[in-house]
Amino acid sequence: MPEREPDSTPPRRRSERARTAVLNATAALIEEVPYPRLTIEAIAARAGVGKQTIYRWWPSRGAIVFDSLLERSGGADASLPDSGDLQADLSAFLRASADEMASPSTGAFLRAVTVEILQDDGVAQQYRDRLLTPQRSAVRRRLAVSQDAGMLRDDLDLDVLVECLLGPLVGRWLLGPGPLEVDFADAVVDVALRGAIR
Amino acid sequence: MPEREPDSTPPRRRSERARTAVLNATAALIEEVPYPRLTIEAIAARAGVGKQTIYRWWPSRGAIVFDSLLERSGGADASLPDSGDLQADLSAFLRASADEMASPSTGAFLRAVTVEILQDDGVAQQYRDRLLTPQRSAVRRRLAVSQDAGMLRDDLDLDVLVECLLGPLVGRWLLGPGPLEVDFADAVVDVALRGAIR
Amino acid sequence: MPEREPDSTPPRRRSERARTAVLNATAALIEEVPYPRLTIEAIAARAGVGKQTIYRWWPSRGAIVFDSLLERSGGADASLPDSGDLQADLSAFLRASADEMASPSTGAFLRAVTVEILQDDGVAQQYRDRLLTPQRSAVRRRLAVSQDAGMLRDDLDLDVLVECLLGPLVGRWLLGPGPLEVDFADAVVDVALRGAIR
Amino acid sequence: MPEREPDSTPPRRRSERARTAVLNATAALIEEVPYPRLTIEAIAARAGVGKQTIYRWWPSRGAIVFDSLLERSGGADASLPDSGDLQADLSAFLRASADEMASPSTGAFLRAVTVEILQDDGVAQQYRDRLLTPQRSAVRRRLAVSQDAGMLRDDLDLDVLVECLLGPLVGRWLLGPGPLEVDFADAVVDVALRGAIR
DNA sequence: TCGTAAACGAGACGGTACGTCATGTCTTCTG
DNA sequence: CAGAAGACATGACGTACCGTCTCGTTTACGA
Repeated sequence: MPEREPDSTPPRRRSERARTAVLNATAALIEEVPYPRLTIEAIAARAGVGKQTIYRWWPSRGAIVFDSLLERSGGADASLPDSGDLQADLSAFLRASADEMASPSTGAFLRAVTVEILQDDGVAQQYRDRLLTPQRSAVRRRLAVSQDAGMLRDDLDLDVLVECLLGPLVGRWLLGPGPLEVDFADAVVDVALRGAIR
Repeated sequence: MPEREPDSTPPRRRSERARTAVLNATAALIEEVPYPRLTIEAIAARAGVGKQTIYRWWPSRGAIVFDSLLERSGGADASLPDSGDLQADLSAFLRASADEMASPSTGAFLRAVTVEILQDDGVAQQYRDRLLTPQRSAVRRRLAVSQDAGMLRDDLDLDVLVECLLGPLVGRWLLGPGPLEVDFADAVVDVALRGAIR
Repeated sequence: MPEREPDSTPPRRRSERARTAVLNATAALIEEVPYPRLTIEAIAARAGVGKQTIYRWWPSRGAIVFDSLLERSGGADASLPDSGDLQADLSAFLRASADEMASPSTGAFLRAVTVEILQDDGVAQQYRDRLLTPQRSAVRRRLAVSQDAGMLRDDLDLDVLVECLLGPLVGRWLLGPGPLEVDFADAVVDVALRGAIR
Repeated sequence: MPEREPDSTPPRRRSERARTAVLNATAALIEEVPYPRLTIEAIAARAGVGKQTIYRWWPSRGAIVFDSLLERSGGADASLPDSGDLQADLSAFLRASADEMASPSTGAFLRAVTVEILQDDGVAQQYRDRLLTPQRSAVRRRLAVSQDAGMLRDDLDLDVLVECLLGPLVGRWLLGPGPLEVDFADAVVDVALRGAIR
C-alpha cells in the first residue's frame, strides 16, 4: 500500500511534500467530517494536490487512511515495561490502550481503519502486520517472561491469553454497551489473571 | 428504523410483498457482491421494486441491512441452557457463536452490519438494543445463577465477565491473526473462569 | 442526433425544460467563451442541469451545438422570392447570407458547427440534410425557373451553378483574405451569371 | 509559430532531430487517429520526445499541425503554367487542387488545419500568409496576363474572380453534397469564365 | 580539452474535463 | 392512491491530457 514497493520501476522522484500533505489532510478530515464524506476529491482539495497524484501513489482510500494512521502512530514503540508486577504492567498497558481508543481523534481514526479492514483484505493484512502483530507480540513477550518465571500456568496458550486481555477492549469499543472506561481495563486484567471461579 | 412509527402518517397500506422482496434481495446480494456494490439501486433492481419504495420505508442502507439481519436471525431465542455445569454451558454457547461468526454467509452479514454500526449511530443503537443486549443478558443471567449459588466470586462485575467471554471472540473475528476456530472458545472460557495465574 | 428517433423506446418523459435550458446555455456560451471552453460541464452548469441529463439525450458536444443552431434558425423558411429579375433575386439572397455569416453571433455559431462537421460525420450529415440541402434547393429552384424560361444556358448543371454562387461566400468566410462584405455578393453574382470572358 | 523568430534569444542549439521527429509523428497521427486524440502527449510519445521540448518550440497544437503541413507541402511552387489557353490552364490547376483535397491523406491534414484555423487566429494568419495567399496570387497573376491581353472583361475585380474559381472547391470539399470530383473543376471554370446567362 | 550551459528524455506535479455511476427527489403512468 | 419505472440535479468516481516544473544526461560551444 505504501510506496508501492513491488513491481517495475521504483518511483524515484516522489514528492515528500505531496505525500505528507495527503496524509495530513486525511488525518484532519477524518476528525472533521463523517467518514463517507472523506472522498478522494476532498482529500486532494484539502491537501492542495492533484487527484492524479493520489491515484498514482495509493490504490484506494483505505490505503491512504491506513498510511495516515501509520504516520501518526509510527514511532509508537510497542513494548511493555517489566516492573516485576505483571498485573500492574498489564493494567497500565490496557489503560493506555483504552484511553487511546476512547479519545475522539484516535477513535475516529480507528473507526475509519476498521471500516476499511472489513472491506479490503489488503488493508486488513497491512494492519495486522504493521500494527496489530507488534502490539500483541509485545504483550505476549511480557507474559512469556512471567510464564517462564513460573508465575503463570504452564498449560496456558499465551496467544489466547493475549486475546482475553485485548479482545474485551475491542469488543467494548466496537459494540459494547456504554463507553470504554479505564476501570474496565483493570477489571479485565483481574478476570484474565485470577479467573472468575471462587 | 423500520416502520418509521414516529411522525407524520402511519403507513397504512405498506406492501408486505415489497418489504420481503427488499430484505431478501439484500440478504442475497450481501453474500454475492462486495459490500460497496450493495447499492440501493442494486437492491431495488434485484427486488423488482421502485427505488422510491425503498426510500419511503428505510432511512439508509444500513437500516435495510440491519432489518435484513433481524429477519434472518429474528427467531433466535437468546437464552443459555442451565445444565448445572457452567463451564460446559458457556463453552457450548461460545462455540455456537464462533461457528456462526465463522460461517461465510453470516460472516458477510456481520461484516456488513459492523461497517454500518461504525458509521451510523442509529444502526449501532438498534443493533445493541435488538441483538446484542438480549444476547449478553442471556449470558449474564446464566452467570448470575452461578454467582448466586456461590460458584463465582462475589466481588465480580458480571458485565465485565460477559465481555471477557465474548470480547475475545469479537476481537479474533474482526482482526485476530488467523481464523476464528471453535477450540478458541473453550480456551477463552477456561481463562475467564480459572484465570491465568498459577 | 436530436430526439433519438431511431431504435427501441421513444423517450416519452423527456423534460422540455431541461432540453431548452441546454440549448439556450449552449447558444449563450458559444458567443461568450472560446470554443474549447464550451465544455459539457460548462453547459450543464449554465443550464442548471445534470451532466447525465445531457449524456442521456445527446451523443456528443457537436450534436448539442447543432441542435442549438437548429433551434435558433429553425423557422427560417428557405425560399427565394421571384421578382422576375434573377440577378436581383440572387444578389438579395447572397447579401442576406453574407450579412448573417459576418454577424458576430451567427458567425461564432457557424464556426462552432463547422469545427464539429470536420470531426464528426454524424453532425456533417445532419447539417447537410437539415440546413444546407434546403438552402441550396431553394436557390436551385429559383434558377430552374429562369432556365425553363430560357434565360439560362440549357447545358448548365444547376447544382454547379449553385456552388459557384454560394461557394465563394463560404471560401471567403472561412479563409478568405479580409472580411466578408456585402459588395462581394454582388460581384459573385455578376461573375457567375455573366462570366469573365469579354 | 515556427522558429519563433521574433524577440529575445535566438534558439541556437535546437535539435533538428527532435523537430523532424515531432512533425513526422504529427503527420502520421493525423491520418491514424481521430483528431481529438491527436494530443501533445501522443505526439511526444510517438516522436520519442519530451513534452517540454514540444512546449519549448511550439505555442499550440495548431502550430505543430500547421508546421507539419508546411513541411510536407513546402516545396510546392505555386505558379500556373501559361499555355495561352486560359481555360485549359485553370482547369488543370483546379483539377490538381481538387485531386489533392480529395486524397485521404491530404484531406485529413486539411481538415485538421481547418479546425485549428477556426479556433486560432494565429494559425489562420499563418495559413493565409504562407499557403493561401501564394496560391491565390499565382492564379491571380495568370488571370492578369489574360486581362492585360484583353481576353477578360476590364471591369472585373480579379480577386473576386479568383474566389469564384477556388471558393466552389472549398465549399464542396467542406460541406458540399457528395464528394469532390475532378469534373466539378471543369464545370466551375466554365461557369466562371463564360457565365450562366444565355 | 575541458568545463559549462542549453536542450534533451523522462515523468511527477497541480489542475480541468471527461464520461459513468449512485444518490435521493420528483413526476408520470399503471393496477 | 400505492407502487414500478425512470428522468431529474447533484456530485464522486477513476482516466486522459493539459501546461509547468524538476530531474539527470547528452551535446556543442568557447575559454
